[in-house]
Amino acid sequence: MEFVERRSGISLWRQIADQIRIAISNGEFDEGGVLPGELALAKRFEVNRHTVRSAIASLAREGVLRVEQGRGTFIARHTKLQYPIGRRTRFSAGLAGQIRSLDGYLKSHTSEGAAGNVARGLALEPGAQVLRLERVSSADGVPISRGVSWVDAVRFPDFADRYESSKSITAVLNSYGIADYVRISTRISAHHADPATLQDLKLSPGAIALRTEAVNAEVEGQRLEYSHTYFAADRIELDIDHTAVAAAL
Amino acid sequence: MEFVERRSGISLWRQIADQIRIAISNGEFDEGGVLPGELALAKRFEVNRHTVRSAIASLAREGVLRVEQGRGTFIARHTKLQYPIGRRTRFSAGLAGQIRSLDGYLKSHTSEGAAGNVARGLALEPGAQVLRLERVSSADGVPISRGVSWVDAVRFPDFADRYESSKSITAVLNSYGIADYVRISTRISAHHADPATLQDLKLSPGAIALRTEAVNAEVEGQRLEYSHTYFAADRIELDIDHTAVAAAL
DNA sequence: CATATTTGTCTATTTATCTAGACAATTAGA
DNA sequence: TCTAATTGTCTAGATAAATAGACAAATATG
Repeated sequence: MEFVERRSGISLWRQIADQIRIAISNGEFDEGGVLPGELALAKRFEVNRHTVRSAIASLAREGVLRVEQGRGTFIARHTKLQYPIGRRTRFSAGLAGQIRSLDGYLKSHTSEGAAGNVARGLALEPGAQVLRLERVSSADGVPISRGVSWVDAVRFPDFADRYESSKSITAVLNSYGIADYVRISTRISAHHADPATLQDLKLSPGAIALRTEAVNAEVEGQRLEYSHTYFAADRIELDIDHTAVAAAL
Repeated sequence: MEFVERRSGISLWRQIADQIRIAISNGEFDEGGVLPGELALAKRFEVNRHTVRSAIASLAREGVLRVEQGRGTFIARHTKLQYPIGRRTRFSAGLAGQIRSLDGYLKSHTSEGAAGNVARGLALEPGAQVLRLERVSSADGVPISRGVSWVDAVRFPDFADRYESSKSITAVLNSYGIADYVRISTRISAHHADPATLQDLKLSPGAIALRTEAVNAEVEGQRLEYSHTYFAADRIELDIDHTAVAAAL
C-alpha cells in the first residue's frame, strides 16, 4: 500500500521509520495514540515483520514511540517547538513559554577575513576583518540549534567577551549602545545535516537541518550581524510573522 | 577525516553523496569545479573507492556531477531557485525572472469536511464543507512543488473549474470579485518527503521536502485559502521578506 | 612518445540488511 | 480461566552493500 523503495541508499527500516514519524506529525494515529500492530504495518509496507520492528525500535530509542509487550505500540511524543521569525526576531524571547529552560554555549570565536556571502550580508568589503562566533543552544537539555554569526570586528572588537558573560546577542548590542535592531532578510533552506551539525545537535546521519541565513540591522539600515543557523528539523518548525509591525520586546 | 556512520540506516554511498552535495552548495569545490579524485575522496571518507564511485554515480544520475574518464569529476549544476515569501506572496510572480517556463496541473479536487487544522486555518467550524485542490508545479520542466489548498466550498462552489481554466489562485479569486489578498501566516518545517511528494516531485527516498503551511486572507481579515505546499529542498530555498509593505503586483 | 593520473570494469570475499518461520511472554477480554 | 492479539527472542537463509585487488581505457603533461 505504502511505498518503500529498495536500493535507494536508505534501508527499508529507516524509510518506514521516517514515514511513521511523518504520519505522527500529521496526526494520523491520534485516536488513542496507538500504532497498528507489527503484522498490520508489515502488510501495509509490504515488508517482513522484523523490518517493521527495526523501524519501531529506532523510533522508540528516539523517544517518539513507547512499546509495551502484549499491549501495543504508543505515541510518546508529538509536538515540535515553534520558532517565530519576523522583523523583530529575538532568539530567546521566541521560545519563551514553550520550554522550561534555554541555555547555550559559545563553541568558538575567531577573527577572520569576510568571505563573499559574509561581506555581502554585512555590507563590508570582501576580506574585511570580521568576528565569527559559533554557538549551540539547547531547550530543556535537548540541542535545538547551531548558529554561526559574523559581526564587524572593527565596530565590535570585544563582542565575544561580552557575549560570553551575557549569552545574548541583544544584550551585547545593547552594551554597544544599540537599543533596537530589526531583521531585514531571512533565507530558509533544508539539507541533510553536515557532520558538524550532526555532532552539535546530536543527530544521526540522514537527519534534516533547517537552515536560516539572516541579516540583522539597525532600524536605520546599518548592518549589524550576519548569521547561519541550523535547526534540528525534527524538533522545531519556523513560524513566519507577516504582520507589518510586530510588538517590540 | 569526514564522518560517515555505519549501521545508521543510510548506506555509506548515500551519506557521502549527501555530503558532497552540501559541500557543492557551500561552494567548496568552486576553484575550477573539479572534485578531488576517487582515491582522495575514499581516503577522506575512510571508505573503499567503489563506495565513493557509487556516491558519484548517483549524483551524476541526478545531474549534479559530470564524470569524464581520464580527466576527473566536475560540478555540473549549482544554484537553487529562490521562492520569496512575504505578505503579498504570489506563486508565479515570485519565480519570474529565475526560470523560463512555469507550468502546473490540477492533480485532483474533491469536496470534504474540514479537518481540525483546515477548519482553524479557514476560521470555519470543524466538518464544514471545503474544497480540496491538489496541484503540482514545474519550472522549466522540473517539478518544484506539490500543494494542497483548501477553500470554503460554500463561498467558492466552482473554484476548481475556474482554476482549471486560469491555473492561478489569484485569477480565480479575482473572478469572485476579490481584488487583493494577503498572507497572514506561514509555518515552515522540513521532513523526509512522504510517498505522494516523492512521486509528484520525482524524488528518491530520503529526499527532503520543505513544507509551508499558509493562510491567505482578504485585507480585512476574512480567510480565503489554507494550504500545505511541499517544495523539493534540493531545488529551491525560501526567501522571507520582512519589509513592512511589499510592492503590490 | 613515455609516464603518471584519472575513471571504467571485472572477480571474489566479507559484512549488513531483509526475509521466513517457530515459539515464548505479556496483556485484554469473553 | 481460556482464548485471541499483541510484542519478544531465537535460528536459518537470501539479498544487498561494502571491501579488496587487478588491470583496462582515456587523458594530460613533460
